[in-house]
Amino acid sequence: MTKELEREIVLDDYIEDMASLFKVLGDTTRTKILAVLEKGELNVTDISNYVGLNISAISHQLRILRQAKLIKPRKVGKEVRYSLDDEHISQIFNCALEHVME
Amino acid sequence: MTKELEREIVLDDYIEDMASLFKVLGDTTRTKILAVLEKGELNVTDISNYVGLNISAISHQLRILRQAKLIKPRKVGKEVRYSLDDEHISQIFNCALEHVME
DNA sequence: CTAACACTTGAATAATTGTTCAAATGTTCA
DNA sequence: TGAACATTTGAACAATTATTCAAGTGTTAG
Repeated sequence: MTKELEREIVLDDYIEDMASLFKVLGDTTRTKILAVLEKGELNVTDISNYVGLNISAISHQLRILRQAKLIKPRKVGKEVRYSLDDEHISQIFNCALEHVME
Repeated sequence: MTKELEREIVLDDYIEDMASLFKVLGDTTRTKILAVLEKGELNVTDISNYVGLNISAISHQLRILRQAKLIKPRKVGKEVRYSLDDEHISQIFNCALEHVME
């Protein structure tokens, strides 16, 4: 079986999952969160300040990113610190950057 | 200026555009269209048959993909044939595949 | 214990979005 | 010219979604 045909079949099987992933990435608040977490681990209040949106809104979006396994939480005292949970995110961002920068 | 800092600044400037791109990719119908166009140029009726959605719905989605400069049309008689307009799409799909396949 | 802090949750609202249907445009060919 | 085909367009509808607000949980320190 050729590599192209193999990928084609795989692609068909995972199209729904891929669309779900892109859907999660397709929101300004969530991409901002991911971009700021690329620099390192941060707690919810700091993320809120960086992104410029109230803590509740951020927390809602963090849940979506958690469910998509794009970030992971770590409890430290009364804080919850988040960090990226996937090494592919930076890679996907790079591909997307190349497209939008033309 | 370090390469990391440079990318960081660029990333900040293009976050909204990146989110827009991901938003376009974040729909099953549109990812299916792109996946089938990866195999080669197709007219609207054929795309409609592959994706399994009526021609009107497909045409609406093709407009969105056109506006995002992800596909390009070519008139041939009374048909309009579409093909991918961006070499990065396959690359982005590969990154996303790696993530969803775990 | 209780006050203060950090975060999460649920309901409510407004806005956006994908699909369908019907009608319109444009092209070919008899 | 007119019928047949290919595609686009606009309005309408239901469904999804991001944000806000208010109330809740849990943890720390006085």
